[in-house]
Amino acid sequence: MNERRMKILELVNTEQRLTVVQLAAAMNVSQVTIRKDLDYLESRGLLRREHGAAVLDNSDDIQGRMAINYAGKLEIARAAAALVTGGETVMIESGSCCALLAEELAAAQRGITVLTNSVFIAEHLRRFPETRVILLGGEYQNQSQVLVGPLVRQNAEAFFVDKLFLGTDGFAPATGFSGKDLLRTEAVQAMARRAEKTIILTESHKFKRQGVVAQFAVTDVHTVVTDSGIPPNTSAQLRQNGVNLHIVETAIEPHGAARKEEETP
Amino acid sequence: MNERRMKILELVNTEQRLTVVQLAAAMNVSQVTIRKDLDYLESRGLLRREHGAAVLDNSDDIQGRMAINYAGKLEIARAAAALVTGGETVMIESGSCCALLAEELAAAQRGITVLTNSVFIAEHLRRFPETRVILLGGEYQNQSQVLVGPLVRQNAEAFFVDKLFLGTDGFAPATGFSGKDLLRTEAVQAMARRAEKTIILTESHKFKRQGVVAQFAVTDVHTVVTDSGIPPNTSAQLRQNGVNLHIVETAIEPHGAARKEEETP
DNA sequence: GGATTTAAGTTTCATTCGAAATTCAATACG
DNA sequence: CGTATTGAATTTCGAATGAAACTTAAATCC
Repeated sequence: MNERRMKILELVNTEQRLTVVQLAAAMNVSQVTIRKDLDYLESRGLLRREHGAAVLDNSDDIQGRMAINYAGKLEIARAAAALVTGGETVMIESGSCCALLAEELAAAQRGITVLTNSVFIAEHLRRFPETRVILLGGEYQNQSQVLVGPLVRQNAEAFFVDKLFLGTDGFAPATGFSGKDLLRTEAVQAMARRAEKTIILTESHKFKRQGVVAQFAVTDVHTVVTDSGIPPNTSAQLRQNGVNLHIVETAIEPHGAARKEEETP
Repeated sequence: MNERRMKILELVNTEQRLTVVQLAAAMNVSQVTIRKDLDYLESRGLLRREHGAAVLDNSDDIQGRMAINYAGKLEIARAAAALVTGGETVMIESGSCCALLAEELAAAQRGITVLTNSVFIAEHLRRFPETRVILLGGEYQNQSQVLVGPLVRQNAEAFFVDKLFLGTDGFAPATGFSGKDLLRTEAVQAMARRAEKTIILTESHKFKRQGVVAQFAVTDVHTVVTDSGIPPNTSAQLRQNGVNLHIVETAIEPHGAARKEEETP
């Protein structure tokens, strides 16, 4: 994934739809080159193609979310991947940053085993046969492609790992991290009980949101990986509570105004 | 899915690759019509498109297998679907007939709940939000998209249902039904212990094969749904052992000679 | 230092493509 | 009974496409 392709992705995400001619002009390359870029991006599920144009994959699931601020998410995922040693077994919950983390780990071929309740991640890692995946069973949540319910907890109890990676939907100084969906939140809490360290991967704008379900108190979290948009008082609070904070510098910080609201599915 | 589309599918499966021009000539319709048919079939994952042509999806997974003798499999799946009552909870294991059965049940919107260890089926049913899916967790088998191992057994024990639907890889009069893969076979046996009736869906040519793992004795099987190609002595044997035999008449029986070997993934 | 390979991008062209307007037949409606 | 209405298929046409041959630049090798 090169520079230009990232830029195309960002452009398509702001404009919803761009023709091959428009993109070729904007990037100063031939239409053939743009077409090849679009073919690649489509094969990765990051956008859809129409005859003569690229269209934002506007679906409400992880696949669609992954395309939004892809570059930023990738930075976060890479920073998190550096925390994992070869041969390790990790738990990963759903969320677009987490999906990219899983992909990074699998692509690096370091003999990782992934425990997850995300069907999306399991399918996403299918093209990396070297990486073992164990799916924690449960009731299938159609839209988020995540498994929830008592089975997840029961399955998680068969394991104990060092690290759980997860996303979040919001944060408030008083209450800590929060989620949007009760069942998903319960599932990830059950997973956290079977992991030594709870590691949150999230874009910084989530620190300005709040979900409706209490997820984790600050003191329950071992590490947070986010981008430089995190409010200074929040980062101070996290550090004071002993949270390891990894802040990645994102090249282009997305300017949330005109863009579609983004939330972890 | 109309007549012509079925026929196109069969043709592409025997020829590997056919151009839009060839298909239009063969079907006596315009190229535009063929293109629309191909768009539809591609959207269902039953073939791939190239510029100006349709190509057999030659992958070794369920998606690829489903295209082979689609019409025959659909007949079997529909006959099996008739055995299920509204609101029922059923177990379904993997296999291409079973995937079609799951789809039939979900499309009929009868408030079915599906328990399965097949990630493919779970994803396949995603577009039917009305159908509940519970995935039995376990280790993810990359190619077959099935979950196996001790977790599957443990998860299955949380349930008890009336019917388990599954495929098979072979049959021999002396030993009964057989599978190709030990782990998958163990998983389906564990599921069978939690179901009142074991129902096998299989194309008849499997009765002329044999797998390497003992799967089920004839007396363990409650019902078999297959097509009219089943050898007469086999059907007699099954009936003598109290197996309910449903035989569907397939319009065109595939002539296995020049075709790619087909096996349940 | 020069030759060779590799990768990324471009130009060109015959072919295929999607969109829209049109035909035709079956079904529904008042 | 006549008239909408719908759905499937067709015709037409300018635009988009993939394939192949070509250019350029960087990396590799002897």
